[in-house]
Amino acid sequence: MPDDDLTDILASTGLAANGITDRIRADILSGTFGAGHRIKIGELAERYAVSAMPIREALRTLDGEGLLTIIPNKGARVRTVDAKFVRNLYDIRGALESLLVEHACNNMTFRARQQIEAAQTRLEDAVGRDDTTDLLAANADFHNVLNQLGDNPEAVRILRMGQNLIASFRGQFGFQAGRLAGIAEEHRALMEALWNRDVSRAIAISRMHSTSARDDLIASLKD
Amino acid sequence: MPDDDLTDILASTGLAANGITDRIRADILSGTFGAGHRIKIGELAERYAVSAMPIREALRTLDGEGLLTIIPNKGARVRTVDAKFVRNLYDIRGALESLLVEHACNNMTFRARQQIEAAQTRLEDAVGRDDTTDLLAANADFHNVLNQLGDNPEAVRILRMGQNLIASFRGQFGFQAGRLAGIAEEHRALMEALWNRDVSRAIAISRMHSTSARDDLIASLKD
DNA sequence: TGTCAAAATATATGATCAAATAATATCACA
DNA sequence: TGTGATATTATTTGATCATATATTTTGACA
Repeated sequence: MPDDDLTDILASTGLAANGITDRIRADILSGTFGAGHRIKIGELAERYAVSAMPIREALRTLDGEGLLTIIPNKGARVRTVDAKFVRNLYDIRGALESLLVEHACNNMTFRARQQIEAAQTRLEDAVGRDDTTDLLAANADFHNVLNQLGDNPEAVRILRMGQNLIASFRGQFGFQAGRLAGIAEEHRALMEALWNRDVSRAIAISRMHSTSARDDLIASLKD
Repeated sequence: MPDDDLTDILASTGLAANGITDRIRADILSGTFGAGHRIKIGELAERYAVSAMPIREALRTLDGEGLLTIIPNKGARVRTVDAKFVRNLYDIRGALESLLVEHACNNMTFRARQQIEAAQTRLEDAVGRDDTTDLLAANADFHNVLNQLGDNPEAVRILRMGQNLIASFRGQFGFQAGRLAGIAEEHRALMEALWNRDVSRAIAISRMHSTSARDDLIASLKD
């Protein structure tokens, strides 16, 4: 059953999620452990009422995501999570997504077009109802189709790592007023470029889309 | 002592190396464990004569590098390592490096320029002597200066992960005839664009540089 | 003989303990 | 009182065992 495979893969990247990893990530992002804070396995084990082993694994995952730095024989320290950090993540995301969009534009299929249009319909519906949850789901679908079409699973994997962080941020800070409609609009423009196979325009819009998202989150961050 | 910090950080990213991680990576890349091969912790523990614990950690690191996929409660499988995989890695690298070059071009300093020129001198000297080892070192210095100037440590971290793999490949396959001189030439062109603060040209050359490296390695791979 | 269920086996994951390493405190000596 | 060496403590890392989960095998029944 392909759905199970997908679930497995998501789990392995930490997207579907190991409970402990998510809780530590949330605690870091909420500021419970401030910047540079020394993380002790023992402490966390007690805090979350599990043994040291799952904590170790979780720390390694978060090290992979860049949220903390593990120094051998010394332990882990929380990385500074600020506007600069968010900006960096989004710049990476923009670079990789535009790479994928380039390939997607050249390899567009009828089926993919249908899926993208369906996702966009649901997205615009969610905008109308101001339903953030549905919007995020539809938005994820929209981009997932493009990412798959980008034909670079390694890039998708990296994107997903960053997505964990960004999603966590969004959960805390939400969107600026009017941003939801902006997302829908930018998607429309991107779709038009894709259907016309206008690669350079698609890339440009993709970058712009990413930049807008970045600036919106940074603005929310500062409130 | 800042040097120690650097060593620590490299170690944490797996660059300086946990011995076991490197050995498993090398064994995967050399084809000892073929594509899709099911990796069993017990087997590896016996093979490398260590307990299961270091193996677990190593597998998680390699999962982060994308060399294998850990599926919860099921184990790890080796990812298919072929020309397509290499191409994907280089495309990611190209996208991220051009991002960094863009910032580097705008934030170029006198000191950085000196360092880049020094690295290039050593690189060209190595080309003259056909000394691959020295060339790789000088090349690393050249790009490291640019990457640092790119002002996006998260992107640099991702680049380094991919670099582990690519370096391992290079160790096995080396370069095509004439490639060394090509590297020097491309660096020269990139430097010129940087000194002129010609951002779009610097980006274009950076991409081209990455593409050349990619095609060279893929060509070597097929021999 | 084929298919399903259940037992047996293999494997990964979690818990606990031991060893190695780093951080800290204590004490001797100038 | 300050400084350096030594001892003590804290913490990570590695090893071993227990448990949970997945895979395979076996056997019963159609």
